[in-house]
Amino acid sequence: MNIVQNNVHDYEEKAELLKALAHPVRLCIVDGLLQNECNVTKIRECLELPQSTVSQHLSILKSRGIIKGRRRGTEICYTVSNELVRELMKILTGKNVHIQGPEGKK
Amino acid sequence: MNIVQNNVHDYEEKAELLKALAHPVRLCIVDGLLQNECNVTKIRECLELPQSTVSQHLSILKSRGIIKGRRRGTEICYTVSNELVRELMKILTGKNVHIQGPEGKK
DNA sequence: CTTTAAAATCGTAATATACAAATATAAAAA
DNA sequence: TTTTTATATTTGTATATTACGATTTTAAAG
Repeated sequence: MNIVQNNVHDYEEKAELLKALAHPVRLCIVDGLLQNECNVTKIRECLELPQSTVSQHLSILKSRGIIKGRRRGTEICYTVSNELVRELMKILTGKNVHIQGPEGKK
Repeated sequence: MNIVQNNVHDYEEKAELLKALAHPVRLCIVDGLLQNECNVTKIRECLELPQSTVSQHLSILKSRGIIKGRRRGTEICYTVSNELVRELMKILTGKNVHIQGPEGKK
């Protein structure tokens, strides 16, 4: 009876969130921002990518509500603003985790 | 303090995993399979998509090690085979993972 | 006002992805 | 064997994503 009866439509929003995270540069940025908020120039220097490329990745993350930036003079300082993403990253990167259900599968 | 000093390369594998999940149909399939293993025909009927389309999505999930199928006669029965993905889905869907859950969520 | 620094946006070529029809394969049934 | 059922793979094509230089915007400083 209850198979994959879920409505595909219900997953569109979540798929959008994952899609925004599903790029090595963006994952790296998010993981970095989880440890320290940071402006674009620093990110650019660390990743050794053109400014416009970094800015576009930030724009994608921002448009999905994953990060937000606040202006500080001429810089813009980014931080992770999404609690769900924080949790996902914890699981994904294995940092700070407590996984492993009661019945170990090993 | 330390910035985004992480190596982008380290995130490629994880990005691949997320990319495989980052599609509404595939999310729906994975979430469905977390509750019940299922063959392709059932999935196809539930999603009302052409067989080839479903098969291609399954193929992507399989190639990333997210699901695995075992043959049962002429059918192939799929299940979620990746513990990390189970954890991610728990966070993402807000469900506390339970086998069963009778037609509750209408 | 003009200049400078930081960041965003635009234009576009290269690449990747999604989809469905057609075709292929594998196992069971006849 | 031949046929049938279930699933996989191939193929063509439309659409989306990505990367990056060039340009533009924004805000502070002179």
